Amino acid sequence: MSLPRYARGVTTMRGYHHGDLRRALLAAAVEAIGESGPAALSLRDLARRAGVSHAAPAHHFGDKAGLLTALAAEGYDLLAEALSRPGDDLLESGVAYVRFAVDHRAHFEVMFSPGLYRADDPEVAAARARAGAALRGGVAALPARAAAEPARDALAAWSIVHGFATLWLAGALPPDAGRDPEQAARNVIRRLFE
Amino acid sequence: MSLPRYARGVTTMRGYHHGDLRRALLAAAVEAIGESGPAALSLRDLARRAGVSHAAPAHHFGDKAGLLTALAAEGYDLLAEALSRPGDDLLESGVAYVRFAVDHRAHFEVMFSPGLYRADDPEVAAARARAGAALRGGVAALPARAAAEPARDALAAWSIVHGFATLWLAGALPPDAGRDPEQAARNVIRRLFE
DNA sequence: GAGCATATCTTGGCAGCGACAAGATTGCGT
DNA sequence: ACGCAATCTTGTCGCTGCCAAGATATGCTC
Repeated sequence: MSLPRYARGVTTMRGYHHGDLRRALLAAAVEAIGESGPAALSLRDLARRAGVSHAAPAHHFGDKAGLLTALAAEGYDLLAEALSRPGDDLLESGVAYVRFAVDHRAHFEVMFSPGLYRADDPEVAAARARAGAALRGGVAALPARAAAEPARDALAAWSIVHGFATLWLAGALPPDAGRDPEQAARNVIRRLFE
Repeated sequence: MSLPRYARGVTTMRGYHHGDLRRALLAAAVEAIGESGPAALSLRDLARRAGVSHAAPAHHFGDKAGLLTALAAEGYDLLAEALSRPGDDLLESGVAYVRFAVDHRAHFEVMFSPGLYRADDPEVAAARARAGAALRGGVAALPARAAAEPARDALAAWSIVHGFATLWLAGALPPDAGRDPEQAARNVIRRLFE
């Protein structure tokens, strides 16, 4: 009796009798969104990718919005981790934000499309709060001259990195923005310190 | 014989025998996206709203992506108009950008979701170029001290207003950002000039 | 270690959707 | 007045999300 297809190399968070279908479906969703965007996502396609029947996903996530809710929560946790790593340097925190958006495009697109999932879900709210704390942690170490209005400065910093990331992902930037998003982002963010 | 429902008060661009279904469908799309977001858009629902059969939209737009392509082109034209009005004041151009996003949420969401439509469509490209020119026109009038690197400054300005607008529309901003997007945006954009 | 409750997954079905094909209707130009 | 082309309708197919009901495996209890 061979292992089911979706159990290959999966680290089971909670060991279920067939592996961890929940995790396999989330991974398949990231893959599918990376190929065709969140709008084209299909639960039946995810089931096929995971090698299970078309109704299996419903048991883990309820419905499509439930799956995307779990993906958004996972995304906010990944973002919190990515933002807490560079520490107190606001420039590097901003670059980390853009890098997160590029490296985890699927998560990022879902996270900021609240019409696709249940943004008021408790797990999402908790993970979002963690990411928000990490974001504010980076902004807290602003140069003194800009500390006059910290809430305003935090919003400006968030806006500029979020806007750059969004425009980059949308392919809206002109070619002269370059090919390396990190370099271009660093260049843009520096504008806040001059 | 009464006029068909969708012909009420429609200024016909090209007078077809039943009014201007094309325009009626685009208006219905704006309405539907405003209610449920672009992902939930359904051509059959638009047809019902316009009072025509389910296959009528296909003749004007080919497919769903065709309709959203037309909507994106219309959006870029509206944006170009909105950006050319405030003239040379970069602050007011930025506020106009945010106001456009809030007032034309449906257009804005589609425009920057290139997976939903054909971003390389000639009409879209032309309208996008017009909007880009209007955007650069606003940035050209930057205060002298910031004119060292105009391409970088333009990208920074675009990023900050686009990011603020996106975060506002996503409902991602904390409550202390206030209720009036224009006022909050003005406050944030001013950060670029200090 | 046998039975049972439960979580997990499958099968089957329904309504709505996008897209296509083919036919009906209307308006316009000549 | 006639014919043509643009416009719209009807019908159909495969796909999707969701629901209901049944099958299967797991782990717990004794």
